[in-house]
Amino acid sequence: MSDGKPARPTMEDVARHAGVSQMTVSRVMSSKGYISEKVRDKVLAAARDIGYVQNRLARGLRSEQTPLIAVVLPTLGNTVFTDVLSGITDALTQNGYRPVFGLTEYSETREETLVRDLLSWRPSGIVLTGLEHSETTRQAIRASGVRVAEIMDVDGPAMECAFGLSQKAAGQHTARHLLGKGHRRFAYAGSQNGQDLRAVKRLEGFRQTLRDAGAVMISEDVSTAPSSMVEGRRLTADILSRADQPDAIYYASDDLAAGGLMHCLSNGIDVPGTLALAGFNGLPFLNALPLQLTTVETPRYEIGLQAGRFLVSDQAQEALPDGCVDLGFTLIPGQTC
Amino acid sequence: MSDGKPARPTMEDVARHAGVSQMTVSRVMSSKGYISEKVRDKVLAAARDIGYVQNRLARGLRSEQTPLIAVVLPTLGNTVFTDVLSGITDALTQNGYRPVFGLTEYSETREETLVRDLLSWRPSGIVLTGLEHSETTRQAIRASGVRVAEIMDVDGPAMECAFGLSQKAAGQHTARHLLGKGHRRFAYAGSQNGQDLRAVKRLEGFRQTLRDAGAVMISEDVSTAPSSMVEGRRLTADILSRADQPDAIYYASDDLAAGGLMHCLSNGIDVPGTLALAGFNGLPFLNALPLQLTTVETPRYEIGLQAGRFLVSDQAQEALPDGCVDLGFTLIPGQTC
DNA sequence: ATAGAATATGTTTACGTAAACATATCGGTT
DNA sequence: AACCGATATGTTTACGTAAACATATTCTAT
Repeated sequence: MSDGKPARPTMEDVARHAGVSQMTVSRVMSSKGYISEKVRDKVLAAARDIGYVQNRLARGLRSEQTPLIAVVLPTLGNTVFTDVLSGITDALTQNGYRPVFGLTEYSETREETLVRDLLSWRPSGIVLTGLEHSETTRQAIRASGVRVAEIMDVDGPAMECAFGLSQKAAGQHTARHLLGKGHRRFAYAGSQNGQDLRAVKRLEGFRQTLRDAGAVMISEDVSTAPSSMVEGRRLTADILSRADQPDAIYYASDDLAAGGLMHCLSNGIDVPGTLALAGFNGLPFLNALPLQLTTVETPRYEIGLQAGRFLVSDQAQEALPDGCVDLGFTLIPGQTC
Repeated sequence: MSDGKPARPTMEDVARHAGVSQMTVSRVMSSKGYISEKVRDKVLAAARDIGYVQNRLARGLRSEQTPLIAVVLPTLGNTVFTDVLSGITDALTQNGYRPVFGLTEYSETREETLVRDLLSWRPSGIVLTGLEHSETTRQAIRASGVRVAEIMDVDGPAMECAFGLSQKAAGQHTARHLLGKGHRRFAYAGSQNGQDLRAVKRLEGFRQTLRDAGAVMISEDVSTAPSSMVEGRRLTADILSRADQPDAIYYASDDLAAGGLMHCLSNGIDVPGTLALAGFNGLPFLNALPLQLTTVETPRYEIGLQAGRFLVSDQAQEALPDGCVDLGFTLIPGQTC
């Protein structure tokens, strides 16, 4: 009665119990090929009896494919990405796939390592954030033959298919809105030390529209810390402490903008009279603020959902010429500009 | 020059290139056994040259272990769980492990299916949310021999080791605080139709303390919708529309509480004069509210981190007698009670 | 009745790796 | 000089599954 190892039952064990061959068990388990009702029931009963759990490693090894999708995100510390991950997960789960993921913390080197590592699981697809990737990363993915979905950004060529929104257009749109409200002297506040390339693209769009309209960007402050309200508050205080005062601040994210708004409320600064504020993302917590913040709402969950569906479907998505699916954005006017 | 399939290179290919045996390549790749500098370099160079990527499926199948940890969470729609997941991911990544996860949406049946499915990947550990699991789930896990970490709750016996906080104590603590402020007529507002068992335990602790103090719980409203500010606002309006008015509302979560606060502010209800409010979790967005909400802060990231570390370490955690590691909570007094 | 498909099962083999078990070479001790 | 352990590599085999290739056994149409 020694055991040491419980020795998990295999198809062979199930087969013996059910009085059939291992291959028949395999057919029942994967619902492939012809199986009679009687045998199917017998096999399933036997499997249940002895507590059989299939071995995906063996299955994947032999069949050369896995119901696994690799997901590469910068961080989970930002609602944006957990929303996207939520969408991806839902899409995958509905199709019997599972996400395996890793975080880059906005580092290209880590992305390389991570992609390589994730590919060792022989996933059938991979989700990457953004359109910018090192040649090493691209090569590894190309060589592996997995399907790729890039998310969040559609301003550029996709490896295969991208799902997101035009970050540049979002920046332009916000700028036009602020200009339309009569603002002329702008400041920008960002975080993450400019490693968030989507934020950089929004800023570029914003700048361009200002330039075209002859308005000025007084200052651009980018902290090294991750995006947070506290950071937004600090940045705002900083910006307003200088001689040259803006009449509007464009923030890289809603967190920062909300922090800015807090600073203004605490210091009796009239918003939007003296200072206008605009954020980005349309996070739900904005509804908890005393003033509705002007922001751009992004279809985060939808982006994840569609990217996930794309990877698990067999037919290619109908996309824009450059392989991008633009899911758009919505400017929420708000009361802060 | 036909290809069809790129045929990913194997250790055999690397071996041929480097002029060694496949086993030597295996030793280099897994850093096991003796390998001379010279051969190691040669093998690594060959691997790089031909773009070798190890096959984790084969490796896992043969070695009967994988650097995979299954993670079962109710949802990603709640910051609580994304924070925990963040901690888990960090702990795993630092040790060369990867999370594979699935969501239960608070359904016990889905948990069963999910656990079964995740175990088919032969992970070396699994993270479960809460201490309540069906016998089927327990049995499947026991039979698989994987290590288990249960998170969020320590009010009960753990399968192996639990990391979290006493939800009951948190409820009691909040009740005592409210009672201490002179409140006597309470209402409770929850969501998720009571499927969040941690919230139920908090409520039980809360009720018990009220009972002991001779205070009354006027009403308990639990909506079926997931927790959100909008829902909290609706629930609050509902509660206050009745004849019997409470002087304090205990919410199952900060989202709900924040919604309640919004309702009060919009309707000129004096907080905490007329009505006191208390939430749970200590979410960062509370700092964006005009009034600091009274809440209980939970060490979510830390819980994930420790649970993850526990699963990837080889020695057992030193824990409380019942296998629980209580990471505590902090009551944030705030201005709403 | 009988060919020919559709249905239902079995046998053999390979997926890529590492464990188990050799074997060979070296440096140091006696 | 003979021996031993540490170092370094090779050979064989098995992990659990499904693809490829049989082989029965039914149906169905003529």
